[in-house]
Amino acid sequence: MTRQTNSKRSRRGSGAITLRDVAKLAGVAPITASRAVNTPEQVSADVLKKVLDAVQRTGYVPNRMAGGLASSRSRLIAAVVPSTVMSVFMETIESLNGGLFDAGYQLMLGQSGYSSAHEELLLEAVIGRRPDGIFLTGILPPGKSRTRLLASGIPVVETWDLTPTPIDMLIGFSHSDIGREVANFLLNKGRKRLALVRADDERAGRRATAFAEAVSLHGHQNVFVVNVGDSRSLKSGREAMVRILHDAPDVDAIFCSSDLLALGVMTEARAQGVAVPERVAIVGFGDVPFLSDMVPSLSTVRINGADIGRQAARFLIDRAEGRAVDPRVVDVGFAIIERDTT
Amino acid sequence: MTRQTNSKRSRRGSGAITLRDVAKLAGVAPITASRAVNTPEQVSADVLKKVLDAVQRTGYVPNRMAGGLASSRSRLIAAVVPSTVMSVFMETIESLNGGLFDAGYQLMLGQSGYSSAHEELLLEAVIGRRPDGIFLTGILPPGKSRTRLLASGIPVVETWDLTPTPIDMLIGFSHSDIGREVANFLLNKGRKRLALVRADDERAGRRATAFAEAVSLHGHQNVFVVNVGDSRSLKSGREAMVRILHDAPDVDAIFCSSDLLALGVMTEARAQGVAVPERVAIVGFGDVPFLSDMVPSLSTVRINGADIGRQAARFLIDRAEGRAVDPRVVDVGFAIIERDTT
DNA sequence: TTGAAAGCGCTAACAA
DNA sequence: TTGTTAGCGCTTTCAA
Repeated sequence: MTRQTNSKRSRRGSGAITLRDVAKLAGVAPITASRAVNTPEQVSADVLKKVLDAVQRTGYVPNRMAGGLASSRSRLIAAVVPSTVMSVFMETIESLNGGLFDAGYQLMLGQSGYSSAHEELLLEAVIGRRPDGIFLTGILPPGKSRTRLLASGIPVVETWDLTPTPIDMLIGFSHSDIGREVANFLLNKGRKRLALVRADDERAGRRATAFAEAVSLHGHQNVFVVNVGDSRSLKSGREAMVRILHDAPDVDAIFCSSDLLALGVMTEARAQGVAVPERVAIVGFGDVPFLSDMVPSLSTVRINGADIGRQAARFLIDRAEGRAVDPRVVDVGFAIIERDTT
Repeated sequence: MTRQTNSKRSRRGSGAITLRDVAKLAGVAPITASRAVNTPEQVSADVLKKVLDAVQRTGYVPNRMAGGLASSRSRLIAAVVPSTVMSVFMETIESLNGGLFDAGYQLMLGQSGYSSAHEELLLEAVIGRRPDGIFLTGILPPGKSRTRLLASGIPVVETWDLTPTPIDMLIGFSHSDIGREVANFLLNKGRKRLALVRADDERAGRRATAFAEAVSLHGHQNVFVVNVGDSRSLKSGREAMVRILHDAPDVDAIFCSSDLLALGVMTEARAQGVAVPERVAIVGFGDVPFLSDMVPSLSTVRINGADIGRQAARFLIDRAEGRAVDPRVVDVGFAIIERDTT
């Protein structure tokens, strides 16, 4: 390989191989080299060969920042998740990322879930990259961030929830429906005294409300609620179960706002010799894969997270490439998976 | 707000507010507006106020693609992980991302772990973005990808392993040491017949080899090995335990290549009435948070993933800002956490 | 099918 | 402290 020391080169630039270098080597104009690389069908076989050859020889990798700037298309999609560790959302992110990659897009990952000041900064940072689309976990409440997003004109898909007022596109399911149906499911099994273990999270709150409503509609005693705050750990589940056993020992069914909390409840039940499901039935939320193989296996609410990611990728890519998306709202539903704990 | 219909504007561009617009509104030159936004200390109080005011009024968000192109600094860090779902690496990614965000950098996430052809494509896509640094999970074996990375000149930090030949920076620990020390730990507890349940993964392989060596060094019977292949699920752990109980019923200690596999082994043990730790001791790997609160709680090898992420962020940022990193190799070590299962 | 010119939105370099 | 100029590396637009 010949090393070209272009003495005219200024101190700017990264020094990497550019399309110019490739074009020069191939003996064509830069724009022709660009076409050969991006839209080979627009170029003669001869030119194509020469350019591809030059690409090989130089190890040229197109600079997507430059391309994005020139074309106003970054081929970047931003995803915002509240957390990544042990999170039900990662299944969605994984399938989203897969779909994007196959179509030549890349994923930027931002973590919200701290303060709202942080969220604003995050969104500003995201918009600064001029992504071709934004994936949001949850729906964005009215506020500065929402206004900014709207103003940016970037396609947005909100997920994991439903709302009559989406920013743009929406792929989710009804948390109220889940709360109601889980309550009915438990009541139909003859359970009389229901409890709820929930994290301090707005969506869990809506499931809880609908759950309580369904119970009172059946004329049953009030739901015993344990709010574990921000801590979604297994330990919180155990502590919640201690409270239930102490304060409401007649409880015979518990709906938890996450599978991990449910596992904690199960763990404490076993530790205290409380039979599951005989004395207490337990239902989780999220369908973390491995809980189906525990003994007893956990009944839970399954959300098809991979499907959400797949559809979100399709929506975002369609919009990025100028195609309309219709309908822009999809309810992916949910399923109550009955296993041993009920 | 007045809408400016600039009739001279061509059909190019995104139509968004640019630094020019802000500068014009503030009555200064674009570069001055740039300084006010990026290096406010270089600008008079009066100018600063006018520019910031104009930014507020217009809702200007700097275009980082343009900035990155002009300055050859993308403020983007790419991270490559094999998988995101239920993965021990996410703790690292989360702390990496946190550290980067606070310093004004953003994270691009790529998933390897498919074919090596996929990995090459991924790396090419990553390099195309001209990130200021690349975070790799694991070490990159010699090959086309490694050569490319080296040629790109982008700072790289490899993690979760040690090697005498890192690409650039390295933050990890010794898998051989872990295998050896876990074996010694178990042997010192009086265990005689050791087994290993492992996924088909090169690092797990090195732990396994060292484990077996330590055992034979003590003159004990060969280690009974179950390779669960690519499936790291709880179910595989259960199946592995079925095999052990059937083929090597005298096994009294099992080292698993992940906590989830260990949980599967525990689950099957309980299902079959095998006392843990009385008849069989179990050690996991990774220290997934919730397993410390299970009954029995799992003994495991703890890796401080958050620390790896934090240090990686520091390394990468230092290099991105032109500071040297020395030493470039850090061994973060590990800890054997003894809990109920041993 | 190929190319010349212009510019995407920003910042480095130099000058005042 | 502020501004002018000239790019960064690519693609759009228009012309041949």
